[in-house]
Amino acid sequence: MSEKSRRDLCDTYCPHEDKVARYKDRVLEVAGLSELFRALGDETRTKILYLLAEEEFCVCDLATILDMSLPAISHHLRLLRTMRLVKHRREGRMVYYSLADSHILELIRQAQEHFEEER
Amino acid sequence: MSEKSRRDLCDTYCPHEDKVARYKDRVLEVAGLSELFRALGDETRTKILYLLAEEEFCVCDLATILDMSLPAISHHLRLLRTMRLVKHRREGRMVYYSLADSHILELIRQAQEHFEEER
DNA sequence: TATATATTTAAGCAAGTGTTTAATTATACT
DNA sequence: AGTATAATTAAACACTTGCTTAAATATATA
Repeated sequence: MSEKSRRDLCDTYCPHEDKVARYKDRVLEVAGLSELFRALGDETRTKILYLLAEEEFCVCDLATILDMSLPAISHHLRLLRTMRLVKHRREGRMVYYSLADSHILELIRQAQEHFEEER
Repeated sequence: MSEKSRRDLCDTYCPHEDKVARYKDRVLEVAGLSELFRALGDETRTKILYLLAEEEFCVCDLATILDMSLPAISHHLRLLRTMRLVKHRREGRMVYYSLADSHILELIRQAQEHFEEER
């Protein structure tokens, strides 16, 4: 957006120029965080991570538990792998996945807390 | 997916039937959580929540800080409102938004921690 | 080496998401 | 009342996402 049109948004009182200037840089701190949340923003992936927090599973187990096709699960696992949220080890024909670290489980727990207070 | 095709996924070793049966119900616990994460899974919304965690802002302030149009911001605020993540109060022509509760800020903090350890 | 199986990859498609522009609503001021 | 302004809503569009089917890899076994 241009400087011009931005100023046009609110002519009189708003924007509270001091505030605005102060915070323009601050927001950069959270840039990129949403990528992590987006990974969790799919029910299948949340479930996968939740499961992997308990123990390791092969792709086929996950597909069966979540009632989805192998390619679909594999697709999600690839995304989670790219984001380094899960790790995998091969054992013969099968590939076992597990959580890369426990931060994610903490995120899920936190979200659950929020949810429980909603009611 | 049908029972048939599901069984076809892995014929021999997999699925580990006991595991699978045990976890099929467990995953229901996180159903719905992804909705919350999806709300955070957009950079604009994460930024909005991050800002509102500091102090209240009118729609126009947010639009200016985030360099976006009013309708775009309003659109995101509506979603956050529907999810009860933010609350608002009217003061004259302006509407001021603030965080509905602090759980969300905790989520953001947690995510930031995860991010910092990545490097 | 040939066949079977667990997983991954690729291509195509339907559905969802975020933005824009234009029109509408709500409040304030003259 | 009439005009101006902050915010919301609606419609349209481009873009992304997640699934499906089909083909390709990788490992194990006969």
